[in-house]
Parts: sequence; C-alpha cells; structure tokens
Amino acid sequence: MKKATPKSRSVTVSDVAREAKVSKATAARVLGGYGAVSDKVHADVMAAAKALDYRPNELARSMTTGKSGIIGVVVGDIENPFFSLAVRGISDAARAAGFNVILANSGEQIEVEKAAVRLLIGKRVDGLIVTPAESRDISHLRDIYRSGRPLALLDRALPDLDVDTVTVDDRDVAMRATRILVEAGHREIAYVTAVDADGGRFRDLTQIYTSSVRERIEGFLAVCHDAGIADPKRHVHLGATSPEETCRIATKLLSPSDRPTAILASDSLIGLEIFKVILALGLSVPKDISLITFHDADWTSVTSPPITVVDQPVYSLGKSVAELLIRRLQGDTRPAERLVLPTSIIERGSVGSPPKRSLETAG
Amino acid sequence: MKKATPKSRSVTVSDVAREAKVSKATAARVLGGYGAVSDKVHADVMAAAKALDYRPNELARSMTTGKSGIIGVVVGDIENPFFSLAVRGISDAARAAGFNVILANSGEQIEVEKAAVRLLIGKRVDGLIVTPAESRDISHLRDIYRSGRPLALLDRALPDLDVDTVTVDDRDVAMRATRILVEAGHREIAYVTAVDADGGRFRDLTQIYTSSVRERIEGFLAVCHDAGIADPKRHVHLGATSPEETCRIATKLLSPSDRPTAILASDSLIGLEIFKVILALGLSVPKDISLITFHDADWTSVTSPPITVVDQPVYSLGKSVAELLIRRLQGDTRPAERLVLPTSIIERGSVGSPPKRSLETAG
DNA sequence: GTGAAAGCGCTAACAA
DNA sequence: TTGTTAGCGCTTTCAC
Repeated sequence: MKKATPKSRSVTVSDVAREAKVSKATAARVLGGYGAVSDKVHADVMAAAKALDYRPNELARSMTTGKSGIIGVVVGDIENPFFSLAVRGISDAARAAGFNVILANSGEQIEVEKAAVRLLIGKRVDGLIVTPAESRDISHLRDIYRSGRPLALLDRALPDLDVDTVTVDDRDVAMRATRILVEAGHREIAYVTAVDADGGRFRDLTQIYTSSVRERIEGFLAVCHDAGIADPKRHVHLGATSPEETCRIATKLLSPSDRPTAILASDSLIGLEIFKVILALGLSVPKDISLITFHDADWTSVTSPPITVVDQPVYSLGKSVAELLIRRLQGDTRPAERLVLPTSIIERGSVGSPPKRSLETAG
Repeated sequence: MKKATPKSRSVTVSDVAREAKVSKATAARVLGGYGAVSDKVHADVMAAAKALDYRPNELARSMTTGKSGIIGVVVGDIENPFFSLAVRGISDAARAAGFNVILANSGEQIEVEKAAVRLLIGKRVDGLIVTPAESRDISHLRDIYRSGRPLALLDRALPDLDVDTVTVDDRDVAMRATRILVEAGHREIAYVTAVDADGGRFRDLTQIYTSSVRERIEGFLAVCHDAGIADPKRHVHLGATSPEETCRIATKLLSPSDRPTAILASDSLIGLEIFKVILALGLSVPKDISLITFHDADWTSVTSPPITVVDQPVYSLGKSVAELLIRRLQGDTRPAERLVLPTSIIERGSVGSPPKRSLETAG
C-alpha cells in the first residue's frame, strides 16, 4: 500500500488511467461518476485510484463544469449570535442539498463586503447569500446578477434589487415592542442601534440605509407618535457599532440628567452592553429603567430579572434563504420571492412601570 | 459604458487582449500583475479591461499557479463563542497577510471533519487549520501532510502529529480552578464536559480523545486527589454535547440526593445551561452551589452573581495559529512549533463556601 | 518588451 | 461501452 506521493505532484486522472490500463476519458468517467462503464473497468479504475490514493482536483473540475458546488455567504458579523445562528440555518439547508458553504465577514463595512463579493465571484461560487450593509451602494450586488449567478438577500431587503429575499416583520414587531413599553406607562423611550450616520445624530429615516433597522425605527416612531410623545426622534441613538461605542452611548444615556425610563436595543450585543452599564451604574431593572432587546440571545434568560426580547426566527431565516437560493440553482425561474417571517415577543421581567421620579419631574 | 455581459460567457484575458490589440500573454501580464510591460501597453490593457468589465477567474488562476490564497479552517462548532472569537483571530491574521479564509463546521463529528478536510484539499487551499475532534482517527490529517500542504492545529494537540500547534495550558489552569474550589472548602466537585464516551460514564483518561479536555480532567483529578478527595472520578460527567443533554445531566446532578457543592463546566455553553438549571431549581449561587466555567463568555458577567471563569486568550489562539501557518506558506522550514499560551482565572462572585447541609451529611 | 505555444486536471463532444 | 480530441482561463517557458 501507501505508494503515496510524498510531496510531489498530486496524482491525476491520467495517472489512474495509466495504472488501470484504460483511456483517460474512461478513468474520468468512473472517477467523476458520469457516463457509462462496464463493471470490470469500473472495478479496475477504482482499484487503481485507491492504490495511487487519487484525490480529485475540485478546481479543475469546477473550471470545466462551471459549477463549484459552493454557496458564498457574506454576513455582517459572524461573532454576532444572530448571524452565527442564521449561518447554521444556511449550512444545514446547503448540506441537505449537497452544497458547501464559504463564509466571509464584512464587518458591516461596505468596502469589505464588495471585496468579499468580488472574491467569491472570482472563486466561481454557484450562488451568493448576502446581508447587505447598505442600500446606497449596491453596484457589486448588481454585478452578481449580471454575472449570471443567483443572489439572495438575508435579513435586509433592497427595494431596488428584485431578488429572492427573506426578512422578518421588523416594522411590525418594533411597533409591538414599543407598545408594550408605552402601555406600561413609558413616555421617555430610547432606541439604540448599531447603524451609524452623521456622527450618531438621528434626523430622519432617509439617513438609514439598512432596511431592517429603518423599519424598526419607523415602527418605533409611529407608536411613539400615536401615543402623543413629543419629538420621539430625539430618542433615537445611532452608532453603537462596538462594545466600546455602545458603552459610551449608554453611559451618556443613563446619566441622571436626562435619563429615559425605557430602552429598546436593536440587537443583543447592544442590549448586553446597555445592561452592563445599567449594572455598573447601580440601577435596577425594571424599577429604575425598563429594557427590551432584539434577539433572544443566551444571556437574556439568565439575568435578574430576565430580559423581555423580540424573538426572531433566526435559524429559519437562514434556512429559508438558502432554500430559495438552492431552488434557483436547480433551475427555478419563478419571479423573485420576498418572504417575510413572523416574529414574536417573549415577555420576561425587564419591563415595568416608569419610576416615580420621572413622573415628578415630568409634572 | 456598461457593455457588460448580460448573462453570457464572462470576459476573459483573450477578450481584453483583443480589445487592447495586444497578445493574450501581454494582457495576462498586466492583468495578473507580473512580468514587465511598457507603460503605454499597460494603460491600454487596463482601459480595455475596464471597458469590458473584466473579472479574473480565480479558479483558472489558482489551477495554473497551484496556489489559491485561501486558508481552510475546520472548527468544531462556529456557534460556540469560543470558536467564533478564535476564527476572528485567524481571519485578522490572514487578511493582514493577504490570505482569505474559508470556514467549515465539523459539529465535532469526525466524519464531517474528514469530509470537510477532503473538500478543502480538493479546493486546493494553501493550508489548513483544524480543531481535531478526535486523536484516534487522524488519517485525514496525515493526508493533508502528505498532500504537501501545511497544517496547523488549534486548541487541541495531537501527540502523534508533529505540526505547528497552539494550545493553552489546560492542565495547569484546570488545577488552579479546582484549587480555588478546594480552598473554599469544597470536597464534592463535579466536572462536566461535552466530550462523550461510553454513554457518559467516565472510567479513565484513556477514554478521552480530545487533548484539551483530557488535560483539564487530568488537572482536575490531580488536585482532587491531592486534597484527599476519595474517588474523584465519579464526579466527572461526560456527554454534555447539546443544550438538551446538558440540561438532562445538570438536572440529575443537581437533584437533592447526591448534589455536589461545586461544579466546573468545561465550556461556556455548558456553564450557561447548568446555570439555567440552577435557576430553575430555585437554587442560589454561591450559597447552595459554587460554579466555575471555562471561557469568559458574554453572559458570565451579567448574572447575579457574576460567574468566576477561566479566561483563555481565545483571540490570540486564533491569531497565533494563523501566523504560524502563514509562516509555513511563506516557506519557513523550521521544525514544528508547539505554542502553549497562558490563561488566567477571573474571580467573580460564583464561588463560596459549601452549604452547611453538606457538612452535616458529610460528618 | 512582446508574442506564440504549451499545459494545469478535468469534462464533454464526437467517433469508433 | 470505450477512446480521441478539444477546450475551460489562466500562467509560463522560450523565442523574437
């Protein structure tokens, strides 16, 4: 045995063919599992392949076929549990259909996202799933389309790009979450999001180029408005892009001077950081401040009190978008589909009445 | 502008060459950034490439060069924050050196790990970083070596495989953690790990094929033994492979009959699940039970009390192993290096004296 | 500095 | 059923 190539050139179809005393084409047929071959030849070639320890060169294979069996995925931040869970959904669906997944991280930076897309197209992935960081600059996404490979969007829709898209009902669930706060008596509700623009100052929705975030803010503002809260815009805080930034924002937000009575956090990383600051400041949830966060992350159920969360069907989000893409890869030509998955709110213990202090000062 | 290929064949070097009225070789030279070309020709070719919207076919490129500029990474579970953080370390180091990363998940299943390795070799990655799920079956890892591509091991060493390896001082830190518990007066200390063998029954260390886990258990047992604790082996619990299994194990463990006074959890996922069960059972940390977990995960600092943890340099672990691998890719031929990074323990509030009850029943 | 031609490992017509 | 012959898009001698 072990005639193995120590470190020289790897063994090719030709080598196997020679060893099995058949033509290159015949060897390729059994090795590649296509065409028809007699049982004897099949056995001979397999034996030769085993003896030589043949490994197919996937590169050469996909160069001739034009398919790679790979789905490229570009997400904002793989360290965010939201995305890791979605990626597992994608991976499971991909594996079930015989595809592999290459993962790239954009860090929510448009330039990195562009580079990743370029790389993946260069590697000739069969299709792409992207969580677009912006809706302004989507030239690279149009390029994908023009390259003839299917593209599907995850979690964030792009009105101008008519491709398969799976999102959740962000606007609606943001309204429901805000309503819970309003109905508990809150009038000073802050919304904190990672998306940044104009140095963190929120003016209006046209600044926000991430559809999911825009919809959430939209829902938040709508409910605040309906509740007769004056100028709710001033309570929207942008730029919680890192734990450090979030800490800075939360510390400022929670200083006694102009403290809101409730906070809505746009993702679990932000929610966690805010909760840490609340703890550090010696404040109590929900007595001093109420908190709701998007994403039913691990930590939200083990704090005291446990945190009320917006529970998105994250795994399904990934699974569905992958399934949609795979259908395209298999030749589906139906018009682009826009799936909106329903979300729910898990009420735990982090919402209460606003503290009396605020009633006094408000009066 | 936008002469773009609507969805037909993509534009190749030949196309650009024709457009620029030079030979294929010349066009390839400027497009590929090698060889020498006159300024004029360079400009012409670039102009033609832009006009035609040329995109290099990375596949063809790496087929001829034999290099792909890609590092393949196979980890146990990307949803485990330990691995996502390590992967960020790898990605950062890779990007800094101009490499890209493709990620595969083994789910800690040896067969999946093998398939992933096979795929990555087939895709002709330049090198691999693997977190081997087992030390018994490493034929696929030897294959990597034989294929001539460098391999580096992350977090788990393999005595029989002499390749670059980066681990932490698991044995030592497990001893320190156990000692904290012993010195607080605990005599009934449980160790819970994800590794499974023989249906969860722990007999001896030869069952454990994951080096990091074996070392931890080794350290744990050594300190227990030194403390004069009788038969500490009975306190080692295997098989916490999923939240469900961990919940089952923890529930059994925490039933009043034979409850330990302290628990050491082998990763943060296990620690979290145990903490949830403790909460659900209405027990109090550290009054009723003390807890230490490996990995300084998010949630450990926001619980009441916050959890004492083993703080591994996870990001550095990833960064270092990638740097080692990249050195090989750049031609380093020094003998394989085995780096062992130091860890520390962050003492928070989850360790206290054993409850009186245990003293009574022990007497 | 530039071009012609060979070849990477594989698949895909087309013949036999 | 099997073999022959072209390529896929790129890099890389080796001449000019």
